Amino acid sequence: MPTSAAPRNRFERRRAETRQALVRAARQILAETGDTSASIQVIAERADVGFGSFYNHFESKTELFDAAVSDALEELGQTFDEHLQGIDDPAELVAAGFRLSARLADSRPEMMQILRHRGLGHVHAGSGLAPRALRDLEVGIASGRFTITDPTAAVTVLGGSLLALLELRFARPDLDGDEAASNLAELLLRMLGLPPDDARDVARCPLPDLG
Amino acid sequence: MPTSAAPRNRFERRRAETRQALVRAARQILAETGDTSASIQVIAERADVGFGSFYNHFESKTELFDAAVSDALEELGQTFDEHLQGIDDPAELVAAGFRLSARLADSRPEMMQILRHRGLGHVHAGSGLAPRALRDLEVGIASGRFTITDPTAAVTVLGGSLLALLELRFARPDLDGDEAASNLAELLLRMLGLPPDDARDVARCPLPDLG
DNA sequence: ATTATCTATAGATCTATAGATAATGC
DNA sequence: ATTATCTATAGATCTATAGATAATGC
Repeated sequence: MPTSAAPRNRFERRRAETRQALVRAARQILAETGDTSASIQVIAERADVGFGSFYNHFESKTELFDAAVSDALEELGQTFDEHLQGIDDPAELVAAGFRLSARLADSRPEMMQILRHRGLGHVHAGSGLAPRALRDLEVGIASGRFTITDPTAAVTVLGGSLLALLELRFARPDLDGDEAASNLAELLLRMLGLPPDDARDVARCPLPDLG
Repeated sequence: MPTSAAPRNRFERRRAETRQALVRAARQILAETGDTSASIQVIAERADVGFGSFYNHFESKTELFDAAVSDALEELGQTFDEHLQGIDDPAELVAAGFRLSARLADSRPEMMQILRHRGLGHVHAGSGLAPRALRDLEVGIASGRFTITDPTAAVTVLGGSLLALLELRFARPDLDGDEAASNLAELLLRMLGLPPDDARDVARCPLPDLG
């Protein structure tokens, strides 16, 4: 659903806050355990909300957790937009996206753990990062920067690789995340058709401040 | 755990059968829904086994589902060995692995759905397909067929891409799986350093019979 | 005699709802 | 007056175990 209209009065605001508290609690649980077996009671307690309130907003746990995933992916998309605006070269965009993701795994682990656990089902989705990636790929193909012919296959590789990078980050936090992201980006840029030297440079060029 | 010794007598055989029935039921449930919320009672019924028997073999549902995942991945590894033996060129091995996986998604969906749902956690594991892929990559690097320097990054891309391919297969079964796998393999071989023409050919060469 | 399986069940936990309470709009 | 929140609870479901039954080994 598109961002609903801002709540007009205190009533609607209060209602929205309760809902948001439930979504936030669901996001935390999703990020921590990756599974959705927590009871509604536990979720409501975590949200500091009356147990029965749950049913004022959601019909089932599945509905809540789906909303929580959408919420996190929406936020991720906005974060990408904020940090990558102004980058025109699609090759730089791809590389910066991977490097940014690795850093977000540290700075915003809750958001990225949700992507890790639930992202696979959105690799080919019509919302979130997939359409962005597809657009960037098509721009790169049109300009000749990328020499591939099948953008769907490329989106599959990029999406799957992003998830696997997150898995590596979280499963082995001792490794250098920046370096892993750059190494990965270099490989992917070569795949997209950049000459090896270009791929190496673009994957390691200075990034705009990523907070 | 390594494959335990074959059961000696009827007692042990019977015990192993009960355990296997539970694992089989868990695999089915895992493949169907991807989640592990089914009750022990439902699992036991599905396995056609007395409810209390569960506790003769597993202490918790988690333990059972982990065993089910291991069981499926073990079987997948054996399937790979069977079908890819005799292929020496590491580039061919990579391509054949992806194409085989796409076909297995049709012919053995239960096994592959489990990989889809639970594979991410095994992309960098010390068992299953990851060590195989790493070995093939290192052979290819040593022989000069692959020009990459960081096999870990390559394993990340290959593993993630395989999962994303499965996701595509199961979410959009209308698409041509063989073609998708070949397109993906072609991209990945280019990434690994094969000249574009080679990559195209290797990704589409005849496969040994895949049953 | 030993061991696994099965049935029955106690106790805990969970879901969903009903009814009381509190907050706000008009 | 209206609407969301909260508390309390009925009924369902689930887990874990105890004790009876059945199958096998020696």
